[in-house]
Amino acid sequence: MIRNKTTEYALTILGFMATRNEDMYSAEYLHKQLNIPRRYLRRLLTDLSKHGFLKSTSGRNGGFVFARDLKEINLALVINTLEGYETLCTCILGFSCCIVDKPCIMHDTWMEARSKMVEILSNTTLADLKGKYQMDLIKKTLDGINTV
Amino acid sequence: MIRNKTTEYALTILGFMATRNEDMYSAEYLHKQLNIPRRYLRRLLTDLSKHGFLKSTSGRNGGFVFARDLKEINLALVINTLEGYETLCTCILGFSCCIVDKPCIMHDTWMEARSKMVEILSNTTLADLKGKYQMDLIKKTLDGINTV
DNA sequence: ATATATTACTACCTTTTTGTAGTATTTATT
DNA sequence: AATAAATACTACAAAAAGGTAGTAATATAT
Repeated sequence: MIRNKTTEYALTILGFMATRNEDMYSAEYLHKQLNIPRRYLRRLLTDLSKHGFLKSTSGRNGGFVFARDLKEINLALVINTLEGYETLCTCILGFSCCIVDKPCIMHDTWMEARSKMVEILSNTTLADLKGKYQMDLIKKTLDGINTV
Repeated sequence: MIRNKTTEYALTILGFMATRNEDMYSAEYLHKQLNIPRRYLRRLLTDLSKHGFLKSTSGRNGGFVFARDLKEINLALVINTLEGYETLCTCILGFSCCIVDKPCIMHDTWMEARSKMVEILSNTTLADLKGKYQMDLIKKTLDGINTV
């Protein structure tokens, strides 16, 4: 479950983009904002485009925008796409043979924790993040008004 | 959270040992039972001894036994010991600056899933696994009696 | 004593992941 | 047309993780 830095990067990028309101995000801009290594970030952005999360436009003033509605991208999907389907549903003891029919001793216990996690990740879309972020902004602004 | 195969191996080994009743477990025996690469397994067993989970005896008839009571070893401890303390409590977006005071947009949501997981892992000791395993055995035996 | 079965140590090799470099391509601006 | 600011592609380099090999040390059995 999020074994890779790459997946973390992807969530960072998509989360960031989802919560701002730019028309277009260039790799250079994202690099400066997020501190992800320039070249690696570019490759990852291309990957995210190939996977259908983003849409790229080349040339001057080019960059990346979302290819789909934010509501359609949930966090579990991002993780699954980048790490392969299994990462979110592996046996905690690492037994490849641990399945419902033939569970390992940890199966039920671990399943409970895992399900909770997967549920939350599947139910959180980028649109939700955007909503949350904007609420936070409003709250901060109101606090500012009250205290000043 | 369980980023490494090594951690998986460790849980497999300790879980296996906890649920059987041998006096002593040699690396060779564990290798045959668990299919973990021979040489790597040995190194890991030595590591687990250094970390105070196991106690080793050299020489003929040597091997490994638990160094502490099974009740004192919970799964979160194993994971923390092998992967470093942070693995179980990292920000899902990978922000090192994401803390309670300055949470990322996913902080609360992710915290909820993570806490559930950590709770379960911390509350499950090797002794619990042993108990579960023996219950399973008894159940299977009874089933056998009933069906035969 | 010697042989055997075990762990311990150290160094190395392989694979995967992360990160970099160079060059080509695309497109808006001037 | 030239320039500049972008992405795309391919290959390579570095670091981390996973795995192997050789040899030394230890203790039991014969």
